[in-house]
Amino acid sequence: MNNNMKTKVVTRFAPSPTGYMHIGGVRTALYAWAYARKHDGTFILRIEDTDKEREVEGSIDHIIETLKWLGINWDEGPDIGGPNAPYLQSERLDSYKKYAEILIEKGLAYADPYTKEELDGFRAKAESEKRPFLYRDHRPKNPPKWDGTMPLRLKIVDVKETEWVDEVRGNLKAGPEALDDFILIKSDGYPTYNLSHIIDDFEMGVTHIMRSDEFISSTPKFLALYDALGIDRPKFVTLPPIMAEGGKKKLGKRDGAKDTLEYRDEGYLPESMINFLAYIGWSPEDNTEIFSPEEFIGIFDINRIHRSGGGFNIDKLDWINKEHLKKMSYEEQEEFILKYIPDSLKKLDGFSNTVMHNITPIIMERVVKGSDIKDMVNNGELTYFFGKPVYEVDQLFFKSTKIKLEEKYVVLSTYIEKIIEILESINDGNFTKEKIKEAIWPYAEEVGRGDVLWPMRYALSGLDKSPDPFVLAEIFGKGETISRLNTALALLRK
RNA sequence: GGCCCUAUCGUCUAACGGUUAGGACAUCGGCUUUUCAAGCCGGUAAUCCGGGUUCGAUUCCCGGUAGGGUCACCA
Repeated sequence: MNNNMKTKVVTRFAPSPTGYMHIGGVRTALYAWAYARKHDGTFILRIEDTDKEREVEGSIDHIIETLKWLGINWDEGPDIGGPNAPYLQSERLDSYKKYAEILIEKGLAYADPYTKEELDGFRAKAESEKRPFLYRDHRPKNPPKWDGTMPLRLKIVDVKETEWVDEVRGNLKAGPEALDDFILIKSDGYPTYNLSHIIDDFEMGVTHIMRSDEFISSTPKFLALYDALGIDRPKFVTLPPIMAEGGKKKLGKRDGAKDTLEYRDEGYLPESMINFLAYIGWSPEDNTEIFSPEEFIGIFDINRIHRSGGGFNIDKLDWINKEHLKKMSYEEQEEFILKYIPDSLKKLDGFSNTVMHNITPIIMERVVKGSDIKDMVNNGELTYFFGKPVYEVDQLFFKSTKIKLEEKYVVLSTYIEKIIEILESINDGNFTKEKIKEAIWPYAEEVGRGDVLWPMRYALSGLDKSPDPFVLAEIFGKGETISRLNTALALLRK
């Protein structure tokens, strides 16, 4: 059954296919994955599809896509199989039934004869009396033989306070109210989570269960089932909750938690997401802020998982993403940018790999995520690199203070003529931003920096904000730079 | 309401009884400066409250308060 060596770590991520994955689920998967990887263990992806009502078509693929994007890989799972297949709970019903029969034989499980209405009545009564609802208060004296059409419940024989050890929270306890005759198998024949996850974890040899803290309350029930089945319990690793941004509520789909893939679509890097999520609920010993997934595996430690919850903060994610973008190689950065440049831009005559190469640093210093590049494209902040800018003549005077209105065209023409003259005097081989600045600067100082640099900026970019005009001039080269200045000049003379 | 968990700057966090309570993000100010960014330097800012234990509590204990979770034929 389970021949794993005791020292071999086995963890799992076991989502239910009820839609997309929000970052809370990702964080759980991340810790389980990192722990297995760190200890050369096994990481299993298991799908808990025992609620056919809530199941959402396509969820499994979506979950797999999300994990793959993040680089969280598994050793056993529904798509790749493995020694403990199948990995869909809906295909493991025989297994659950087998253990259910054992419990019935032991006298530890019985059929629940009540209708839903009767149960609701009990529940409403308990609530109105401000007591917790406990099924065992209504335990039938002579339950019918279980025929599979009624729910099967575990019989709690020893109602007592429960104590256990959690790898993160330490010693935990719960009062007897936490123990109740919960449902093992539903009337539709599918097991509840309570039964199925315990059987699966046992059969798959799972050594550490990572899950968030909403399960603390039901742990006494799980423990009662482990005992009833006579199987060893794994280690429990309770993760702190992730709170929704700005609020104090636990992050959840109901409150609009985003699909993790939306972050991909907005242009965040998977390693940024991992870095960011790792830091909500855990921190490294030396307070390193930026780390790669591989580095995370190296420094991850269950002992440093927090007890208290943390909130989602988009500013921090932006910063982390920026840091990861900076760490990429030049080639990777170009590739990253190219993904967000639309075809319409790539078709322009001036588009070339050389230009892309040259403007990469300009783009990268202005961007924290991929969608910022899209915004730059939409704002026209990149178009002029690949095609001629479109001018509005009055824009050339932007922020020009010294020139008198009635003579502005004449004066500006003089400035631009002079700029062209200076640029002409620079050798082709020396047409660098440093040399250009060196050549133009004295003149700019003489007549006023703004009055020289603004028209130059505008002539080159067609925009009132752009990178340094000297940088632009170098990128365009001497010929194109002078050509653009001449175009602006012709406009002024009209 | 019962039971359970949690509690350090606005946010993410560090400090395994002794620190001027540290870092990061955000924010504010300055530098740079030809715009937008980027960059650099600096500032503001926290131990929830009350008891106890101790020579000494952010740290340990108790109580309160606040927040979270749970009390499903959901996981």
